[in-house]
Amino acid sequence: MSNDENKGARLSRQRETILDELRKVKTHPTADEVYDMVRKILPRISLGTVYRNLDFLSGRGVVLRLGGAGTQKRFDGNPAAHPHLRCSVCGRVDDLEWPLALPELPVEQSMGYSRLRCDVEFVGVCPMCAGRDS
Amino acid sequence: MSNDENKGARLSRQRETILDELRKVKTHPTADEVYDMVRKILPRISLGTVYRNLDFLSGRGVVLRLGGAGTQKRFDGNPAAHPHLRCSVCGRVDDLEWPLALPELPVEQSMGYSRLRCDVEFVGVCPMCAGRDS
DNA sequence: CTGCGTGCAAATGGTTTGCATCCAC
DNA sequence: GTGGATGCAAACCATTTGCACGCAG
Repeated sequence: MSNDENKGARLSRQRETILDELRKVKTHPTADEVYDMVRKILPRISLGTVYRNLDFLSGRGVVLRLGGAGTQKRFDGNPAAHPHLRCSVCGRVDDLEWPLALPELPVEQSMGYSRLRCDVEFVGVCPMCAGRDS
Repeated sequence: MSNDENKGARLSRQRETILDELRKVKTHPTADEVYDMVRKILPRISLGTVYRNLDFLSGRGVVLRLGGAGTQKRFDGNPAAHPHLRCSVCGRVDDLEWPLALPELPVEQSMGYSRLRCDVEFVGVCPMCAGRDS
């Protein structure tokens, strides 16, 4: 949070709190879940600010923005690429607690794409949701 | 398109055309791109119908709905799980033309999740976009 | 005939943005 | 003091949905 890339960037209380709270949890909250978490500390923060900061932070690689199958994006305080487990019923996302090596792509097979990173997501039904039906 | 799961499902001209067109292209169009493609054949089709049918088809596993990093979902006429390449600049999605084996997850490591499938997406900058800047 | 599918348009829901004010530096 | 950051609310855009009619089986 304090290298060359950050010229002109200020550390507001909002930005700091958002990052703190995001790093504190092991879940992968959506923007409005982050909003709820942070609002307990800064009640006057706005949802727009949360979005702006999550955008700022993920843009700098400080946090991870998870695309994936769901409708809302989710955020991860751990910026290192790692595989996730997503529940297709309730939408929750867990970290995979198993050191699965991310697939490596030889340059010759990258079809001209550059600066590649790899997203791996396992989609299924979480234990809680499996208990309720099927 | 004609097994037990399809009880009560009708094959309207719209549904048939959407599936045909989607299978015809190697791109991975968004819903409104599909709409444009199909509209050339059925000018009176509505965007809502396109969404409803893409939903129907992906729900039955006939086509693939790609979540991933972008804001819009994309659709793939090939329903088999396979890795994709996504351009983070223009959003296009290509098939990886290289037989990369999808990561296998031992049941003991699935953290209680069931019916798992694996999505792999490489995100980077496509040749066209790389030519324009950076 | 029956009821699934469609066209149309309005509604929804997540995310972004314009603007005046605020505050970190 | 100055420009980046915020709060608020309106705007945006992808997607979904209610309803009356149409057509596949």
